[in-house]
Amino acid sequence: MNQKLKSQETQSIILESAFNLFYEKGYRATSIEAIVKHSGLSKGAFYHHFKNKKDVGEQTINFTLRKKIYDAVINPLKFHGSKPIVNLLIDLFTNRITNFSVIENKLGCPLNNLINELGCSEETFRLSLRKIIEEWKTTLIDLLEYGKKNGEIRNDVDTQTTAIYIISSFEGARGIGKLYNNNEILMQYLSGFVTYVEQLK
Amino acid sequence: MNQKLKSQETQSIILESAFNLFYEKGYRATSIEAIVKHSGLSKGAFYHHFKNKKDVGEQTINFTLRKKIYDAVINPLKFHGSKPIVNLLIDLFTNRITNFSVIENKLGCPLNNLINELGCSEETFRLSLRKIIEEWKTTLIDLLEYGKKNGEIRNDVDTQTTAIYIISSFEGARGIGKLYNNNEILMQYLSGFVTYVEQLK
DNA sequence: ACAAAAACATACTTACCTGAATGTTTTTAT
DNA sequence: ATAAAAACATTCAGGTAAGTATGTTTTTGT
Repeated sequence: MNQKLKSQETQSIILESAFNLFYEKGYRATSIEAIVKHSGLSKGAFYHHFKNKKDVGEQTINFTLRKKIYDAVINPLKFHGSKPIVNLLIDLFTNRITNFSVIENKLGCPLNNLINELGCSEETFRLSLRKIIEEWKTTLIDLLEYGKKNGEIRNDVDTQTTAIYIISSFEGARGIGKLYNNNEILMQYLSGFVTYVEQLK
Repeated sequence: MNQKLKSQETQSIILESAFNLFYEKGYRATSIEAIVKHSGLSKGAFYHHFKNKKDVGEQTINFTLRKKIYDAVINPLKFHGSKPIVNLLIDLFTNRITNFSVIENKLGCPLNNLINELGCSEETFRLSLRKIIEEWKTTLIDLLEYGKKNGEIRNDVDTQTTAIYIISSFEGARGIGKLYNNNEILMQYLSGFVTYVEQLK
């Protein structure tokens, strides 16, 4: 097998393992030992491809996590068709909230988890995570501005504060939702969200 | 000095130290060693008053944290005077958001932090934290119901989903706010919050 | 075919943390 | 005053985790 390809493949395996373990247990509670075991590799392999734990943490955020957030809540808002944007928002959020597995309910949002665990300690983590939030925020603002020009959104709506309010409530709900064994909180959040965006029209 | 009083005093010192360290570093990243050093006590003293780390964690949540949340956002909504309740909410949240210190901005909300760190792992922590959220939620619902009866709140407002949406967005914002060195995000959140509760009227 | 380099594996060092064991001081009850 | 109990202190064992050292296997270029 091509060496470069194999190297990239191994790195991907490690990053995916690391992401899953960080998601399940948190960054600090995950040991390198656990990552290499989960990857089916050895410590030597790990330290060949990554400098240290912080390195794998950064790359997990900048690649694995970032891609997942893009796929889930950024790209669907970027390349939107002719659907009215309020409906687009409601459909996207409804789909996400109602399709979370029991485990995803319990574990919350990987982005929010890392923000809360690492947002106030490691500077590099903070900046990487902030970048993802900024990209999400910008996408939402663009969408809302588009809606205003299109006449779908009231003209007095402040797109910046609305974007932040949408993101905050979503991430907050996924945090609170962890405390429950069922999705009742997330459904209540969703209901509140729908009411909120409906009145942007 | 009275023995019982001294015992209680020592426990309070340990709980306060533990709370501050859990708030600054998180539960797992805080060692017993750090707690006893911060308290100016010894390990023996610690293990005389507490069974283990989990024990001090539970008591920190059930007493120290719970009291702080009550003082900050529950009691002010429980014993309200004649002030219109929408104004009461706006004033309370404005006061909290604008009065956070730089450190509080950076560290986020202690309740939200613990929820995100421990909400999906330890069962007893989960239930203790959930209880606080439930108490906050119930207080908000009572207030909103009172407002509906009083004619201050629209009759078609669902108080349950509104309460969850208020709590979620607040906690979410305090999480996202950690990523920034200033309070710009929190101010944007506040602006969004004011718009949101204004339209409950 | 073979030397060099990349990929991977194993064993070890160092550091830290929990919790227990054991010892000392202070308070209380009689 | 004194014995018992509570409060507090010190030390250590057992365990875990990060990162390193050193070795082996696989791939690549010539």
